[in-house]
Amino acid sequence: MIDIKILREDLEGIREGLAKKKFECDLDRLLELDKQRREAVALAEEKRAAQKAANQAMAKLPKGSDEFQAKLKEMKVLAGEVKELESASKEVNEQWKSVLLTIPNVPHESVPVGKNETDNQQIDTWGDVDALVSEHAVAHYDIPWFEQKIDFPRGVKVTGAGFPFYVGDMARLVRALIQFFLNEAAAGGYEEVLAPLVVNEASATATGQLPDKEGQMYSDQNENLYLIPTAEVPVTNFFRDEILEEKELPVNRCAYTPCFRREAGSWGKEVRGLNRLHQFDKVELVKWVHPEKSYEELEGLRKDAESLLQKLELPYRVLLICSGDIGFPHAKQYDLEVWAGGQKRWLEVSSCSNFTDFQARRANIRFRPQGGKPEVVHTLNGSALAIPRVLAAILENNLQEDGRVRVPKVLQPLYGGEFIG
RNA sequence: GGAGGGGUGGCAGAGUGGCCGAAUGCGCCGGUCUUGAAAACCGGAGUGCCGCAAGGUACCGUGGGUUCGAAUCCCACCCCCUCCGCCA
Repeated sequence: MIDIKILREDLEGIREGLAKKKFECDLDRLLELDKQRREAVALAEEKRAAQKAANQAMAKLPKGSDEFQAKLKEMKVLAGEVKELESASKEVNEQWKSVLLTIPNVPHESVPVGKNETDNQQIDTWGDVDALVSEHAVAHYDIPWFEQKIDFPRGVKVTGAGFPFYVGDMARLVRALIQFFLNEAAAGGYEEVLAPLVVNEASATATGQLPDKEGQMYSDQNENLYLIPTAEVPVTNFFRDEILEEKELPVNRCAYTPCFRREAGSWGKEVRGLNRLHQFDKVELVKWVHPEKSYEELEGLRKDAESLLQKLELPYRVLLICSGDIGFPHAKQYDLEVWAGGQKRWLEVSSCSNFTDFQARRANIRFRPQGGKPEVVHTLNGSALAIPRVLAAILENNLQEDGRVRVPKVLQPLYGGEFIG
């Protein structure tokens, strides 16, 4: 959530920043509630202080004395007033908090203003797309043996659409990708964690999935738990309600997890094959950093993700996401899109973002500056990488005339072979 | 799942209705002493909210309730431990 103190001081600045995003939010109502809240708190605390003082005087009177009895009558009235003022203060505080949770993060000044994804800026490319043009290139889902190795019909039978089985050497290739990504992350200084795949409401609220995006997550209504849409949720929440030492920062971690997304209402032709699934595997990088370093760290994070595509020899482009396409909790976001030569499309395989203090404030993750008061940290995360679309690109870009697919060199030792198909 | 026990400050651990934001010990920070260190002694130290400040207020697992007054009594929930059952 945003810093209410900054909002009080610079309403128009925040309003301007948020206007660039596509989310609806009512700053005037928030500010009005903030004012009401402060008044209500002051009133309740004043009355409460009077009650406490009177109570202390009363404790010294002999119980059952006339004086005590008279005082008691007075105190009952005061107690009623305190109760009333406190419940009023509590109520307005809850309203204030719930509105505050609907205010998105303010985009960084370097984020281009735009309406939607067509306004995203391509800031870099790597690799030669034209070199991959060949007549026999096909979409991965049109490779003749595709369904033998990535079995969608069986997935439909067992679960539903978007939950394929990976079979045989394809399962092994997926495992090789996971292993490769984790090895690279570890070499880059990210400590590996194996995280819960199910989280509670507080965790989902802290990272910004709730209260607004229930449609994205599978949930267990009985237990009030959610299947994670990304490792970002459990991993970021690792330090929820904790205070880190300044010298510990930055903390860098990586996690492999399956990810579960309902993708309600977004099923269509663009999403055949591996392009969009309800369950997919991903390695995620997460950083907790000093506020002054977060934009610098974002560049490093992006480079770490990019290096994976380079090592896999997959051409990609880097997009700086515009204000209209950027997510609710994000201050700045880069997407990496890999070239899929069969579909002749760019596929998003990574999103690297700086959330500044937005998630950390919701999650109450702080650090203690040298001898000072705790301050909110900044959090970042980036996919490194989402596996099905990387796999799609490998299948399409590396398809040979003989119908087999060449496995990228760096994966061969982990995969245990040179070809698949 | 059944039966019992328990959740108090960084940790350990007192506290069963007002004198408790909370004893004591350990650990931590600063100082005295010392050539230096240890020991000893002295002092300090939680987090949030309201307030320009002085200060006020909240927080003893969480949320309700009883009471003039709750860490302390009542209810619900969460979590941990022990035993039994079941299971990888």
